[in-house]
Order: sequence, then structure tokens, then C-alpha cells
Amino acid sequence: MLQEALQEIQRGCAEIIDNENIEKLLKAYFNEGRAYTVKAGFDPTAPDLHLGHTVLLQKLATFQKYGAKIQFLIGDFTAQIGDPTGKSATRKTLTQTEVIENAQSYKEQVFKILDPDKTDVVFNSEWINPLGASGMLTLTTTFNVARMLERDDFDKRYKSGTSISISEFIYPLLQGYDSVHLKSDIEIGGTDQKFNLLMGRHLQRAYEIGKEQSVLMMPILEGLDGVQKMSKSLNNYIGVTDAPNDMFGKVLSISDALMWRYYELLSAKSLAEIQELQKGVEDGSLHPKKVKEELAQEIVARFHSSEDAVAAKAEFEKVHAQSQIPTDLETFELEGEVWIAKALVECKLTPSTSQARRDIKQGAVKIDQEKVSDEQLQLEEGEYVLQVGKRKFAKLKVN
RNA sequence: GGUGAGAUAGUCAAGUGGCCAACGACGGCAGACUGUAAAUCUGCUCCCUAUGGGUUCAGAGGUUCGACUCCUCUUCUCACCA
Repeated sequence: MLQEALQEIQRGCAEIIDNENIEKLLKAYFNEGRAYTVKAGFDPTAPDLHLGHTVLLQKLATFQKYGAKIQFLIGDFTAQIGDPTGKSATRKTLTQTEVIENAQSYKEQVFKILDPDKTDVVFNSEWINPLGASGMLTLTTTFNVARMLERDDFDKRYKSGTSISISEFIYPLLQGYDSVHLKSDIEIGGTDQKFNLLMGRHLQRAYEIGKEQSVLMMPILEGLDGVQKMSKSLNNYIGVTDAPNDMFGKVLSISDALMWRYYELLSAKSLAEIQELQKGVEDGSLHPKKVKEELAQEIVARFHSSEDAVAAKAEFEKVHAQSQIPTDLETFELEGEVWIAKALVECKLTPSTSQARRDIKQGAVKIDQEKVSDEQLQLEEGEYVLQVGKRKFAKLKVN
């Protein structure tokens, strides 16, 4: 049992610092039922989560399974500074109402994964504000600039003469101080947070709270392309609020290799179960697509419902295996006779008429399942289902 | 502050007076094959109802019949010197 718990906790981790401590905490839980705390900090500036963010949440859920109380920290105070990690510019500050709104939407998403009974949602302004000038000063005496500059991104900026504001030096200190106040036993975060996470240990020691948190770092999840990190700006993400059909389709479109990665980092299936699947695929008794569908269903069910997951799968089969027209189509209406290329642009299936013409030329455009070959085609009054490529559909009404 | 190099489509990167909407690579899109996987092959990849027209090569002027290519100024980046 203990071994299994340890394995599940270590699953997918990029790096663990002070693993012995984690072992000790788990032993205490299994033997005496003693709880422990795991802290994870979130930035209230970005409430639209994608699966990359949920890697951490999934790990927290695992911890909950093995006795942890989660300290879900919303960095409302630190958001005013902006985490300097990997950034080159300062970011805008948020108003109090924005923070509250964002926090609310966090909760809605987060409790689809976490057990609310085993989660404390906390805001760090609560203890950082009362710190006052003298408290802040004390905090700064625990560290020095030379060591701060060891940090990679600071180092680069310092050497290149880019500005580093003093407040950015304060950021890691405050994040670390959160661990002091919360007396966290473990903190988890992304690999990019290493410096900040270690600061928690440093400060817990400096403030002599009698423990030093273990640090568990999760890798950055690869996006749909399998190479770059999942991010909105690269448009290779699966958003937690994506519609069931989209979500399902996106998961199905990842490569087989990436599928195992997603299983490791996102699935609630146990390591043993995943190994079974892997074995099945290897010896040919399981089709990889089946395995991928299972993953897709699990993910859709998590963020929507199991009914949605079943429906999404059926819809997918219908559209792709039997190449029928999807059930729900966005409908557009246009007046008079419409040139096909224009129609495609109007229905947002194509970014320009030039592109539309190229697509027609290449046989990528279909009207009511029929391939279009005439790029001059005019659409008369009536209803049409337009399609570009395999995935883009729209319904058009010409009046 | 001084000197030198550079800024080209989503990215990288050719082009150094007309043959340039601009080689190539990557990415992206589409077609074939499939499992909306991978690999592979093929086509496309500024806009415009188009064998044509328009707007592009950091920005503003200028030289020229004609400029991404030459000149001037401006902005920004990089390198070396102080």
C-alpha cells in the first residue's frame, strides 16, 4: 500500500527534492492516520485553464487519495508583482474584483478534479498584507542579491543589462513565505518554478518553523503537436471548457506516443492499469485507437459528464468512421445568390476567398457530401451543408 | 558615447537595380494511404470573382523608365571599443 502510494505520487514527476520526507509523511498517514499538507500556488491572472494546468491538479488529487490536505493557494497579493519566471516584461496588475472573479472560475474548474472537503482555498494577501514594512524587511534579510542572481533568468537579464525591478526579487521571497505561514509539508509546481519552490524550504528553515517542505516538480505538458508546451498562444491546447466533441476529437488527434504521456500525466487510471493497456497494444490484442478513445472519454467525462463522453464518442464515429455530417452545426444565413468562395469565408470555414479557391481546386470542399469542382459555383436559394477538409463544417441558408 | 553588422511573409533564412509576391527549410492547410496516430507520397501556403489587378521585403523621404536591392534621415537589434 505504501509502496503503491509512493509510486503513484512519483508518477510522471520531473524532480523530487527530499523524497524521504514524503515517505515519512505517508508512513505517518498509513500508520497513525495523520494528515499532512500539500501546497500549490496559482496565479489569479489566468483563469482559463487547459489540460496543461491540470497536470498539477491531477497530482494533487493523487495526494488527496493518500491523506493530504491541499492548500490551494491563490496568489492574489503576488499577482500584483507578477512572477518574473521566464518573463521579460512587467505585467499589469489586477483589481480586487477581477481577482475574486478569477478565483471563482478557478474553483468551478478545479473541483472537477479535487475533493473540496480535502481542499483549503487560501489567498496570500491574507497574511502578506499584515506583514507590514517591518515584516517585509525581516523577510528580505534572509536572502542576498548574489544568490538571487544565480537564478537563470535573472542572471541573463543582469548580464544583458535588462532591467530587473526590486519587486521581482521580492516575488520568490513572498512565495516562499507562503510556505512559512501555511507550514506546508510539501509543495508542488512546474519545473520552471524550481527556484521559487526551493525558496519555500529556505525560508521555512530561516523562520525555524520546525520543518522543511518537500518539493515535487511536474513537467510541462506537451501540446497537441507533441513537441511544444501546451499553450493557448500556440493553439495546441485542450481547454477544460472545450465542448465535449472538440475535446474528444482533439484527444483522438494526438499521436500514439503522446497518448502514453497524457495517460501518465492526466489519467486517473492507476499505473498498473496503464501498464496493462500498454502491454495489450504491444502484443496486438488492443488497438491503439481503442486505448486513445478510452483516454478521450475519461477526459470528457471529467470536465463534462459520462453521458457527454459517450455521446462525443458516438458523434465522432458517425462523422469520421462513417463520414456522415455532424449533428450540431453552426448555421449561417446569407441573402441572394452567393458565390461559393464568399460563402466559405462568410461561414468562417476559410480565412479568405483566395484560400477558398485553393481549397476547391484541391478537392477539399464539399456541399452536401458532394465534392465541388467549379470554383465559380453560385449557390441558389436553399439550405446547404458546407464542408472544408475533414473537420470543418457549417450549415448555410441562402435566402 | 565611438565604431561595425543587421532589420525580408507564422518562424528561420536566400535575394544585393528589371526574369521577385520574392529560392529554400520548418510550421500550417489540403489530397492519397490510414486509426482525424505515426511514417510516406503529392499539391498549396499575401489579398482581390483573377491567364488580370492590388498591397508587401523595419519607417519616412530621394535617385531611377524601373528598387527588397543605390542614397539620406529615423527607429530598433546585435557585436566590438569606452
